Amino acid sequence: MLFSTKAEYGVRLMVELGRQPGSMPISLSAVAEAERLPLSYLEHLVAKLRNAGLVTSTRGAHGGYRLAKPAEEITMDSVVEALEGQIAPMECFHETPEGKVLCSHENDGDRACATKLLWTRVQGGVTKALAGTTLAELVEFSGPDARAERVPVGSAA
Amino acid sequence: MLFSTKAEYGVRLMVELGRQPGSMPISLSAVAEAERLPLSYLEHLVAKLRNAGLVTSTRGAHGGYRLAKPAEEITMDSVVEALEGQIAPMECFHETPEGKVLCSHENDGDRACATKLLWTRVQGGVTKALAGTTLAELVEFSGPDARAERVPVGSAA
DNA sequence: CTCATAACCGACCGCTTTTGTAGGATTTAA
DNA sequence: TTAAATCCTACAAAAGCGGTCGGTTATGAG
Repeated sequence: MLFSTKAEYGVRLMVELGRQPGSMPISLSAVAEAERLPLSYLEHLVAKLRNAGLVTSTRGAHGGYRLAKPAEEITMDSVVEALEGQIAPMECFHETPEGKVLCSHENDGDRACATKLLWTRVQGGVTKALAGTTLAELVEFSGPDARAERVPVGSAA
Repeated sequence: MLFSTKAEYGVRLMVELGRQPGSMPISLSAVAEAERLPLSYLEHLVAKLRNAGLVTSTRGAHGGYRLAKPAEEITMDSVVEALEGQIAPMECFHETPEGKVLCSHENDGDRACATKLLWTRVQGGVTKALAGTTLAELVEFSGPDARAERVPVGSAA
């Protein structure tokens, strides 16, 4: 398996936040119930998303979480990376801040690193797929019917 | 990390076999020494490759392993799949024999599966990268110099 | 003020996978 | 007969995964 349920649950969480039309936060327990996921586990995941600056939280009663940016501006590579750690096909791969891919045993023997060509291509394929998908797309895909542009009940706006 | 060292070691093993110009088998210990990998672990990996029909073995003294097909006809998706198991981005994904992608909790709630769009794209990216790379490419990439088209020493052919 | 709600935090825990090691059995060329 | 190999199974340390639990802090409502 390429990814664990951390990515699965976390993306679902993000989609659930993206489905919310208003600007009021939703509690984790609401998300947990809607997606039938364990609340305590979601707490760990949402912490990663918050540290990555993808969601904001408000504490106390009627608190909860909101997207930190509009869903159109959130690409899934940042979401998955926040949840799973750096996306690399292999342990020896690390991406520099400038986006260059390095292999730790590059040329450590007498020959070129035999596998670098392959992993570079895989890396490119995954990155392209993730970075080319926005949260807004997933929100739209998840349920184009249930969310007309209506304001939440009792909204003063 | 997308893949474990099983894929890394196994691919290196395949490349090493592909580098061999003649048709005589090479022993695992030779591969282990050349790539500085633990022999006993390679035994497990090569067994998977053999079961998948990617390499053939000859037992006894002067035995060893050979590619079952020419390197040009071996695509890396079959190699990686033999080593790591089915390539799917998520636990809930399984590919049918006809190549169709299924998600096990497709529509189990009232809405469409929110993440299927994303994982399908990732799956496509990885598969394309792996299936679009042949072992021959990696062999060429690994050392275009050290293997001119010369027959092995003492070859009767 | 107090109480319920909800974010926040860290420790723990059983399970599976990973990354090997070890020991032996079998086959085969010399 | 012996040495070189594949082959096979069992074992084991370590890490990651999926999840639980208990407690602390912040905050709006009554």
